[in-house]
Amino acid sequence: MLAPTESELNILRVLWDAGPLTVREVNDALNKAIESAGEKPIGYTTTLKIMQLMAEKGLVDRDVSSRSHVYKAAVAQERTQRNLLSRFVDRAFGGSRSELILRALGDGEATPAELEEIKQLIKKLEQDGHQ
Amino acid sequence: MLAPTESELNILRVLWDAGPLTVREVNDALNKAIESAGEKPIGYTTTLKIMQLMAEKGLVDRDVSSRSHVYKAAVAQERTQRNLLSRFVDRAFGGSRSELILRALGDGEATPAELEEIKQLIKKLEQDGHQ
DNA sequence: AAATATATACGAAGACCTTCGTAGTTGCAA
DNA sequence: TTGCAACTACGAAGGTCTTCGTATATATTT
Repeated sequence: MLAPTESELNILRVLWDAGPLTVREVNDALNKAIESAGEKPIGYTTTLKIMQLMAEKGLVDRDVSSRSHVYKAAVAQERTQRNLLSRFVDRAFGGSRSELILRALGDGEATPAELEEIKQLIKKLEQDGHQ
Repeated sequence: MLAPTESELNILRVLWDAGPLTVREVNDALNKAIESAGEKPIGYTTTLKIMQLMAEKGLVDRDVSSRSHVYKAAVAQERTQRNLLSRFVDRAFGGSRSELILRALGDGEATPAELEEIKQLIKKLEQDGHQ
């Protein structure tokens, strides 16, 4: 499976959140986030080009029946995140998942609720493992 | 702080593991891992070039007193991993650390010992937070 | 119908990264 | 001291990614 690039991922996030959209809508969504941060907006044809490439790569599906083509994500968010995570763990943590988790937790930015959530998940994993 | 690229990270890992080394030693270390996987080894001048660029960027320090320059990591492993992690969470998980952790745990690849380690860390974090 | 707005398609420039050839230098051995 | 081996320095090629200008086609408005 082909890993989405940075810009592709930004577009996928929009499509995952907001369902099938035209290029115009995606571009507006991207720029809404960007302009509120005071940065330079992305040109329309830039977004168009990237989405065309994404269609070629199979990252999005394209409905061409109306003049404004409608795109939707062709890869699942969870599967994509798994893939990216796996690559990243190899890249930055020598393949050690638990090192990454420890580092992520150790940053001290997790809220009590998040910690609780993680504890529950661990409990569940342990129960499954003991069967 | 400048984020190391893929190759730079590979070199940093060697330097973090094995302390100050010459280009030759780093290149050998990289190729030992690579060749056992049956892939094409990295040319010596490739490694040299990248390490020279890393010196310019401040990612490594260079001791030029002997003919074979000796390089050592100028950035700490933990700090670098924190940085990379932070970028990655933004990139792939929209900034949500706990989502990343849940996804990493949910893969079912964590061993019981790792789960235990994480539980201990959470306990410690909760105690610190309650003070 | 003519002018204007909005689409898509495409090519190419510019940035960054990796890779390697080659030139020039220094140490060592025959 | 002459030649070989190993090192640094440097330039440039090739790849990928992002960005945008421009050409062209299709609606929409006046």
